[in-house]
Amino acid sequence: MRTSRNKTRYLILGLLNEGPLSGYDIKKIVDWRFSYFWSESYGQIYPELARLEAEGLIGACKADEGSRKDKKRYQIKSEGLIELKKWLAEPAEKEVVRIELLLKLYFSNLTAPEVMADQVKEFEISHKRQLELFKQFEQQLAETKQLGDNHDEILMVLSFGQKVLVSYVEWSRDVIKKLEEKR
Amino acid sequence: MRTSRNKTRYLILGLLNEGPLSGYDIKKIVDWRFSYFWSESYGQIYPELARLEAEGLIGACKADEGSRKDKKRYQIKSEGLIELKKWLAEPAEKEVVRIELLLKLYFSNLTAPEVMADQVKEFEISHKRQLELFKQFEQQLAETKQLGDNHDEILMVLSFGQKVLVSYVEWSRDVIKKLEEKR
DNA sequence: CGGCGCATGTAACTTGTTACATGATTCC
DNA sequence: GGAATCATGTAACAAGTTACATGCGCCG
Repeated sequence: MRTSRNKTRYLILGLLNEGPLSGYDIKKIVDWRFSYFWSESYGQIYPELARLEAEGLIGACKADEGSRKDKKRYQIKSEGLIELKKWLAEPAEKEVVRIELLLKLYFSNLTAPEVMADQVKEFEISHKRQLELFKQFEQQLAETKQLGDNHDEILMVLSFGQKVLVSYVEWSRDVIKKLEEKR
Repeated sequence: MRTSRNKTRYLILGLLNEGPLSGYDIKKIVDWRFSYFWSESYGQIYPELARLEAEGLIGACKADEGSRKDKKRYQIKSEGLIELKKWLAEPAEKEVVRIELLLKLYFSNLTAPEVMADQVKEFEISHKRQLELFKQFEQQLAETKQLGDNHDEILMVLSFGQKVLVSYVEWSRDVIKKLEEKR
């Protein structure tokens, strides 16, 4: 019991607390700015938006002028804010990590080292790409630093991404080298 | 299409390739030695063992002498080894990360800094604990280094855990300090 | 007017967790 | 004999992905 789960709710509430957004917008934000620590699919976002609206935690609001009329934007209601704050006070659940690459590497004495090296290279590239995205966001943030509201908190989250992503890339390089020496 | 998934299969095959094991044994190994990059529940392991046996990729074998008679151990068959090797050659899927703590931290301007600091402390403790487990395994490995078969590969996986876990703990300390300064 | 990106949504499915039931064995 | 741990299993549920359907609006 007492398993909170359904974090999509809180992601939505958290983002909506900074301003009105559509489901599409939310997906984009997660993919761009949160990609190194979070992910969502439309199949989660749209139904959750509907549920939150039905529960009265968020409400539909007018589409932006200058944007298409079929775009549905939502804004947070006071009930939603209460729910969000409640979640913030609860302890975070232990995250589940599953890194397939490491599982493969663990058993990879059954394959040629170059096969594994290719996979680690792919891993490196993918995380370098994330690091790029990440730096773009960092820069974007530096340019628009007026929104000091949760500026400090965002910087802490960014420092996590920075540190971990760099670790991933460094580790990849080491391992690729070792695997290539094995050939 | 062509989404491989169902990694539990390969975890089981990989472990069984090093020797016969029961479902219970597998769970233990994952919790102890793989905990920083993998997890499984009994609800995944037992049905998958049954499926693998039905498909003829693994076979039941006699319980260890000196152990309880109701313990079911399995061993890998040549068909299973082929399947395992096939998976190793396929590119690894991009891992999905979801760190609830970071999501909270991102939105935590809505809470008192000490509430958040407590959560980060919990995060730190939990990863320190993992680091401990990890070091135990490392030592255990050093003692029994005769099984040189996939020794190099294991060391690479360990170096990942070492690096990332230390990053997590360092980051936690930084953030806790910053949050405490905010009070 | 065709294609692309924007935008919303859902149904079918897979994956994974939890809670529970059951019973053996060991150790005090 | 009671508690802890070993051990296997499953049913109900929750979570998450994928593939698809649909249509708007802009640009060339």
